[in-house]
Amino acid sequence: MLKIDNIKYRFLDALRREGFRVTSQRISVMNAFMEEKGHVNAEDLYRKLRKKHPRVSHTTVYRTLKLMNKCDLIKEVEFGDGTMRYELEQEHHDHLVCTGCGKIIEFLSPRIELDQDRITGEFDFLPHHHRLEIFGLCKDCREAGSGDSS
Amino acid sequence: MLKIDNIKYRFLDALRREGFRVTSQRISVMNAFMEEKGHVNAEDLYRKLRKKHPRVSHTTVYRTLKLMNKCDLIKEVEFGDGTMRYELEQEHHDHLVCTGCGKIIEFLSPRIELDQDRITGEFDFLPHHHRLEIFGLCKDCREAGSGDSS
DNA sequence: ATTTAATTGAAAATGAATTTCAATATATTC
DNA sequence: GAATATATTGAAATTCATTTTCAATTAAAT
Repeated sequence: MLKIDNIKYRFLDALRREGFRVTSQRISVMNAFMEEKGHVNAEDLYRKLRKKHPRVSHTTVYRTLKLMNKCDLIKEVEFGDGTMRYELEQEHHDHLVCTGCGKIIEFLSPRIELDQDRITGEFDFLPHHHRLEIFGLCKDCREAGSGDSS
Repeated sequence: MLKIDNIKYRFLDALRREGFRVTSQRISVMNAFMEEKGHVNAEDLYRKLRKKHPRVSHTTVYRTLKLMNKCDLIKEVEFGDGTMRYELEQEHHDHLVCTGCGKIIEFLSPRIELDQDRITGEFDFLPHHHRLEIFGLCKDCREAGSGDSS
């Protein structure tokens, strides 16, 4: 709960600091987002949110996620399914994406991070950020025999 | 030229083998694609193609790129600009993406590839494919003083 | 309480990509 | 080489995620 309250505080604070208004819709979207495991997209979040708060519109969910992103609370990620997903802005990590069940596993490899520095140096390239996604089948999906039917 | 002719041969061959028809439009799209450096999207390719071959439609460019992809001649990649880009199917590599000028540099790090195997093993995850993109500024853009104006 | 300016929701607009369908063109058969 | 069957095409319509528009609403400053 401490973490959630911290996020909530940071959001309210950022809103006020930047001259944005604190509205019930923004609070609702933020709360709904915090109840998710992460990697949600706007449409899914809207569908869940509307059950409890039917007065928050589609548009506002999109707008609030963008705003939370601008406030550096959440980060945009996309795994090639054509939707923008959002996850908590936290320490950097990469993803294993299960193409069977959609499960996302976060990982971090210091060795890979270091080697990226070596490579960008080699090309005289100044890195800003990166993304690494490994697509495949998680243990559960393999055991369930769910192959990728391409 | 050998490489291009080889691709052309492989495409025609794949078409016939699968019962698809060899049409002038498909040839035009393929030739136009081969004239690009790679990492083109359908819309850009269509715009360039229509100058020489105004009879090839928008729709057909999209369809032919999908078809070439199905024939394992080209690969779909996307760098987060909302469009699907295509590159020659060749040995696996990752990308440096310059956010200044859009330049794409291909690289391969055996060390990173190996470490990915270690990681997927750790999570009991069966990898199918992966993508690694490092975004930043290339040498030219840094020298031109083109910062990222976010 | 009044004012003013940001925010909202509904609907329209956008942009990339796909689908529909009648017209056309390619292979195949005779 | 013509006739036939059917794959392909182009134009327009459709989809889907997302953004924009704009009048009505509401938060915050006065």
